[in-house]
Amino acid sequence: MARTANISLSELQIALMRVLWDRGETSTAEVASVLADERGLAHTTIATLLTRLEKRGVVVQRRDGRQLFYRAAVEEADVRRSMVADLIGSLFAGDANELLAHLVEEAEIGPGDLARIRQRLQAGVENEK
Amino acid sequence: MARTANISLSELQIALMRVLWDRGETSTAEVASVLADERGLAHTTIATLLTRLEKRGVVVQRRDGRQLFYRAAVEEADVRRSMVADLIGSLFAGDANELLAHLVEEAEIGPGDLARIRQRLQAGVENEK
DNA sequence: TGATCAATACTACAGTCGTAGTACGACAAC
DNA sequence: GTTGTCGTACTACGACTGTAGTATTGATCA
Repeated sequence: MARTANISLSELQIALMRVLWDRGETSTAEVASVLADERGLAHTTIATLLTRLEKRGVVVQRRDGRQLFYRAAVEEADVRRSMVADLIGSLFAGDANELLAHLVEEAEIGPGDLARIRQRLQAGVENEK
Repeated sequence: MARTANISLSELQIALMRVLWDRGETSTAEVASVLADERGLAHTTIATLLTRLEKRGVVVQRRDGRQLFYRAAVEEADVRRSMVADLIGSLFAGDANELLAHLVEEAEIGPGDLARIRQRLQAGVENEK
């Protein structure tokens, strides 16, 4: 059983994590400069967010001199799994098909997309045999 | 353009709303009794949650004597739209197909499900013509 | 007509989040 | 050596959430 449950992150926290996911280990300064560009946040704000995430175990920190470097301790796939599952659980009666139906009804997904994904799926099934 | 944006609710808040979505206008007492059964919350807790949601405009209240009745001011579909869009935006690069791929990869969705939904989709497209 | 019950309103409190200022320590430049 | 500068640590603060107790007020029963 995966013990990696319950990772729910806010939009901003995900943006933070994305920097780490994309770049691997990254210094506070670098994360801060990316986020400062993207959303005009102060350097100290990012530092605060990172230490909070570290306390929560979502990232790990490494010290080098007086600089801190952070690395993601959870993978994006884990967060996706957890958050999608939460959403399906609370808003789609626990049934992923209802989410799929929603996507289709909201025209977020068209016929071509479905065909494509079905082929991919079939290929996967073949591989597993 | 739909002005019904930005409706993000917590799991508990959704559970509250579900009672209202299922039953239509409902007294505080009734909502409370459902939630008390489901999760052992105090009556006053539910009352607090409902007044907060009312202040936020997510539900509307009507007074009858000294009792309050609540009715959902947003539909479940609106909340789904908003929350799914948020999730796709922050965690799936804004691309619904990535969410679909995730669902398939995590085996939440099988080949049969896709076929079914595709047929439904095709029927819908016919209707629109 | 006074006691009790029920329902809401008000208040509280700890935890998290977004946001950032201030303080302090180390290193660089003069 | 004294002075910036850079980087982190600590502190703060308002908003929101989950949680619920207490106070108030209107209705009802004996």
